[in-house]
Amino acid sequence: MSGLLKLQNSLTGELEEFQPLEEGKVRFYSCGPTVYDYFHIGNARPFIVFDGLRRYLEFKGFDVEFTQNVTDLDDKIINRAKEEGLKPEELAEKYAQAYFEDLDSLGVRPADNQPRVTDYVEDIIEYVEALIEKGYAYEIVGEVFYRVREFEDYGKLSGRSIDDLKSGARVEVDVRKEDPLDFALWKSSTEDEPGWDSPWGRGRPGWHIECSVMAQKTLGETIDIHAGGEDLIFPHHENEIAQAEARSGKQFARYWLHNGLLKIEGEKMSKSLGNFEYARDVLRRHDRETVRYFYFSTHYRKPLNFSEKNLEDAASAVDRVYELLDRVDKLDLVEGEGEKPETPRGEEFSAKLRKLKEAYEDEMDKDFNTPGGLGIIFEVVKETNKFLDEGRDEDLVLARTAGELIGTLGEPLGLFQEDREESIGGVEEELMGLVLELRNDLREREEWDLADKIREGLRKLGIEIKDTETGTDWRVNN
RNA sequence: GGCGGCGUAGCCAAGGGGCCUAAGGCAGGGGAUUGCAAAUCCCCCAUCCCCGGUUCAAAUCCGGGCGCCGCCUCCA
Repeated sequence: MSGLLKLQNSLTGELEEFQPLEEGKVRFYSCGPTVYDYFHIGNARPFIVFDGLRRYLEFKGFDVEFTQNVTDLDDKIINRAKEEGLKPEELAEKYAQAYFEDLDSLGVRPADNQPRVTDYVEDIIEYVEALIEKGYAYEIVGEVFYRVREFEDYGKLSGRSIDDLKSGARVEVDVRKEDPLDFALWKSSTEDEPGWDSPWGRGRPGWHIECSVMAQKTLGETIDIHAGGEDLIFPHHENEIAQAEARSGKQFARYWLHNGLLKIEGEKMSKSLGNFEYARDVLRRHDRETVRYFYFSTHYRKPLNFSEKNLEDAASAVDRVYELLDRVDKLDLVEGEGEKPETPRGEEFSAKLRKLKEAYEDEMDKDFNTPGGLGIIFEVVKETNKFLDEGRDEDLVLARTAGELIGTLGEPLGLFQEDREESIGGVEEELMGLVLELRNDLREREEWDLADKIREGLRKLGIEIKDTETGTDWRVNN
C-alpha cells in the first residue's frame, strides 16, 4: 500500500492530500502554448514538469486523462503572421507543428486531448451566450465583456480583491467597460482578421475563454488538476475560474498547480524581455535527458536558473547513472534468473533496494519532490556500484534488478530510459573494433607508449575509450 | 504602493521543531584499485543571510532587519 500524494494547492495555499473526484481517475489540464513562435526553454518547464506529474500519477496507479490545449487563435498570432507574411492560420499551423516536434524531442508524451481553439469556436460562442444569460457578461457593440463585479469569488486564486487591483491598475481604461477590470470574452474582428459569425457580429474569442471551454469540454465541469506557469495566476487563471464557475455553478478545478519561472541571469526568461533561448536550440547542444534532469533537479515551484554550467552539471549527473546501467548490461546476465537472494550480502542488498524504492515514493509524494526522488535514485546507483565492486557470486543477478529499478524510478521523470549503446554502425564500427584489437595486442606486449598514443589520438577525435576487466569500451563524445 | 515567494557548502539542491554530528548531484583535495587513464569505492570540504524571541530542543516556529525574485500589463 503506497502512501498518499500531497500537492501544494495554489488555491488554498496549503499542502493537501490528493484525492481525485472520481476514485482512481484523474482529470488533468495543463495550459498549452499559443503557437505564434517556437517555444523557449522557459516555456518548456511546465511542459516537462507536468508531463512528469502525469507520469507519476500513473506510477501511483491512477488512470489519468490529460488535456493540453493549443491556442491557435490569438492577437499575437495575427500580429506575427503579418510580420512573417503568412495567413494567421498558416502561421499557427507552422508553429503548432514545431511545438509537437519540440515536445517529442524533449521526451514529453503527447496529451490525451490536444484541443485547438479554432475547433471550439462554436462552443465558445455558446459558452459566452450562457454567461450573458446569467448576467455575468454584457455586450457592447460587437464585443462581449465579463462582469467581474458579478462574480463573488473574483480574486480567490490570486489572493487579491477587486479594489486592490484597481488601485494598482496599470491597465488602460476602456471607457466602454462597466469596470476597468472587466475582460473581453469576445472581440470583434476587422475584415483582415480571422473571424466567426456570432450573435454579436463577426469576431473571435477573447484571451481567457478558450481554456475554460476546452478544459470543461474535454474533461468535464469540475476537473481535478489545473496547472500552468505561476505568471498565469493572474489574470489568466483567475479569469478562467470566473468564467467556468459562473457558468457551471460548480468548482472548476480542485487543485491548482503552478510552476516557478525559469530565470536567466537572475531575471525571468520571457519573450517580451528578449532574454530567451528556444528549446530546440538548447536541444542541439544537450540531449533530452540532460534537459529533463536539469528541470527535475529543482522543485517545480521554485525559480530555476538557466545556465550552461547547470546543464553541463546535469549531463555529468545523468552520465553517472548510465555508467552504472552500462556496467550492469555488460554483465550479460540471463533473463529471469535469481529473483531470490541466496547469500547474506544478496539479502542485504535486496533489502536496501526495497527500502530505497519506498524512500523514492515518500519523497515524490511530497508535492512531487523530484530533487528528493533523484537523490534516492543516486543512492541506488551507489549501492549497486558497491555491490558490484564486492565481486561476483550467485547473487550477481540482483544487479539487474537494481538496473530495472532505476528504469522504473526514472520513468516518471522520463530519465534513464535510453539504450545508450553506441552503434555508429557499418565500417566505422568494424574499424573501431580493429583499432582496439591492435591496441590490445600492444598492451599485451606492454608497449604502453604506443597503446597510449592510440588512446590519446582517439580522444582527440572525440572517441573515449576505457579498459575494463571485460574488454575495452568506447564511446563517442559530442 | 498591494499580493505572493525565496535566501542551506565553490556551484546546483533536498530537508521545514529532536533520527540534521544537514540527503543527493557537479566541481575540488586525499586514498584504494589500475601498466597508465577512465569508471568505481572510501575519506575530506556548511557555525543553514543577520539580529532578537519562543522552546528542554530551531536551518526548521514567531518578530524585526537586509538582500533577491515573481505577479498586479502580453507572457509558461
